[in-house]
Amino acid sequence: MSAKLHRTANHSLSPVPLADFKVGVDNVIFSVDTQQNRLLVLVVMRPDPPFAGYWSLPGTLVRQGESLEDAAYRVLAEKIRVNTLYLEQLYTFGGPDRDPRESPTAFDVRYLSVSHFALVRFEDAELIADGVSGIAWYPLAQVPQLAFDHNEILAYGYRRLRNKLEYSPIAFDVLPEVFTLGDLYQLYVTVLGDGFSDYSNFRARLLKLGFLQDTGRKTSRGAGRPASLYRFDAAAFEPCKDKPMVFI
Amino acid sequence: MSAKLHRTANHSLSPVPLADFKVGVDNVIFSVDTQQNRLLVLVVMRPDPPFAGYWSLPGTLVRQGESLEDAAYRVLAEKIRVNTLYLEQLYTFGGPDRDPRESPTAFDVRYLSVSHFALVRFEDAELIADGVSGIAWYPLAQVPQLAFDHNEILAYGYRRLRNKLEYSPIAFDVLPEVFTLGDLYQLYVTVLGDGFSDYSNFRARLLKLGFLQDTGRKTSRGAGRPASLYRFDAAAFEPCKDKPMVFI
DNA sequence: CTAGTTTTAGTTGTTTATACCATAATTACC
DNA sequence: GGTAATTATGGTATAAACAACTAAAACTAG
Repeated sequence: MSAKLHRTANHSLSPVPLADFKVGVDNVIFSVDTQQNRLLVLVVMRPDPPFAGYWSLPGTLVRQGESLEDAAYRVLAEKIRVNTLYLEQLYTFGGPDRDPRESPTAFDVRYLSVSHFALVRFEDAELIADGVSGIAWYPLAQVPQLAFDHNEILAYGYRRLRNKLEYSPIAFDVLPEVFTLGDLYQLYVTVLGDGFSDYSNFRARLLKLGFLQDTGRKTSRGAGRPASLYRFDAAAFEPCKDKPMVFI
Repeated sequence: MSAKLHRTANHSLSPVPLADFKVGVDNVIFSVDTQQNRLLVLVVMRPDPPFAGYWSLPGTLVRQGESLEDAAYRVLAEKIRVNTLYLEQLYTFGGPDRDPRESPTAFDVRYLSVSHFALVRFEDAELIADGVSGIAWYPLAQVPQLAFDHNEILAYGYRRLRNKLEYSPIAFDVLPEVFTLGDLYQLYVTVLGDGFSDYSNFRARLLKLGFLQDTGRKTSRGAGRPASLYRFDAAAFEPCKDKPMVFI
C-alpha cells in the first residue's frame, strides 16, 4: 500500500476500512488475606449476554472525558469500598475476535480491553453488593473459567503482581501504616509461595536495605515475643528502587 | 451511579455518554549502530495537521480485522525493510486530551495510542523514503520535540529497552546469526552506557550462563587476536530466563 | 514454674560480583 | 623481519552477598 493512501486513512473518504472501537477497562484486582493465607481475585457475575452467567473481571466502558485510569478507578470504586490500594495499567487486549459481539463478516465494532492491575488491602475492602449481579473474592487457584479472554488477562496480572512484589514497594500500599516484619513476610509468602528466603534471611535483607524505620513500639498479640513495629520510609527507599526485595 | 444504569451503558439508549474511539498504534523503533556507538530512534515527519512539520513516532490507525500487533508490524513494514527484529506492546496512552483533534467541549472523538516497542538490526534496516514525508534515524539524545505525547512514549520505550536488555535475550534478535562476544558487549555498551561490568567480567558471566555455544570458527577483521564466533542457544537459555544478563 | 511460641540475632560455608592483571594471537608499521 | 599496537582470552584476589542453620530473648498458656 502506498504512503499516500495511508496518510488519507484518517479522513472520512478513506479507501482503507478502519475499525471502530469500543474501549473498556478490565481490572485484575488482587487482595491478600493473610489470616487464611490466601491470594484472592475479585470477580463479578455477568447478568447479560454475552457470557451471561459467567464470572468475569470487573470492567466498564470508557466514558466521554474520562481517562483510562479514571475508568479503572471508577469500576473499582463501584465494586468495593477501599481507600488503600495500588493500581497500574497492565496490557491492552484488542484482537479482532476476542468478543463474540464482533461478527467476523461485518466488521462493525471492535472491543478493546485496556486491562489494569490493582492490589487492595483486604481488611479494608468492603464488597458492594448491588443485588443484581454477584460479586466475590476467589482464591487464585480456584478461579473458574471466566468470560471473554479474562483468564488470560488474569494470568498476565498474576505475573505482574509477582514481579512488582519482587522489585517494588507495593506491599506497603496495602499494609497498615505500621506493621511487623512478620506481617510483611506473611504477605510475601501468601503471594509468592515459599520458594524464597526463609524468615530469618528475609528479615536480614529488608533491614539492611534500610527503608524500614523502627517506630520503637511493639505489638503484643497472641503468644510469642512482641514484635517491633516498622514504618515504610519512601524517601529512604529511593536508592533501593532497582534492587530486588526478595529473591524468588 | 446505580449498577442498573451501568449495565445499560453499552446499549444505544444509554444515559451515560460513552467515548467513541479511534485506535492507533505508535511504534518506538530502536536500532543500534555499533559502528558509531549510537542508539537510534526512528522518526517520521508529519506532513498534515495536527502537528504538521513535526517529527513523530511512526504510527497508523488500526484497520478492520487487524490485530493491534498486526497494525504495529504493518506500520513498521511501511517505513523500513527489515527482517530481523523484536517487537512487543508497550503501553496504552489514552487520556481525553492527548490529541488536539479532540475538542474539549464536543466529545465526538477520542484518540487512543497503543504504543509498541521494537528493536531492529541496523545493518539490515533500509528506510523507505516515500517522497512525501521525511523519515530519519535520530540519536536518542538528539531527538527533538515530537508531535502529541510522543516524547513521553519514547521515554517509556527507552526504559523498556534497558530493562529488556538486562533480562531478556533480545540482543540476539538483532545480532547476526553468529557473533563475537565483542559484538555483544558493544551493543550493550551503546544502549546502557558503561555503567556496568567491564568486558572481561561481561565475558565471564555470559559464558558461565551457558547459552552461548562456541561455533569453533574465528573472525579476523581488523587488528587484534581473532575472536571466537558464538551462536545463541534458545533452549539453553530457558533456565536463565529470570537471571539478569548484566548488572546495571 | 515449665512448655510452647514467636521474634531477634547471630554464625558459617559457599557462591558471586568486581577490580585488576598476564598472556595469546593477530595486524600495522618501520 | 622485528617491534609496537591491538584485541581476545583466561585467569587471580578481595569483598560482598546468599543460604542454611543455630541459639538466645521475650513473651503467653496452663
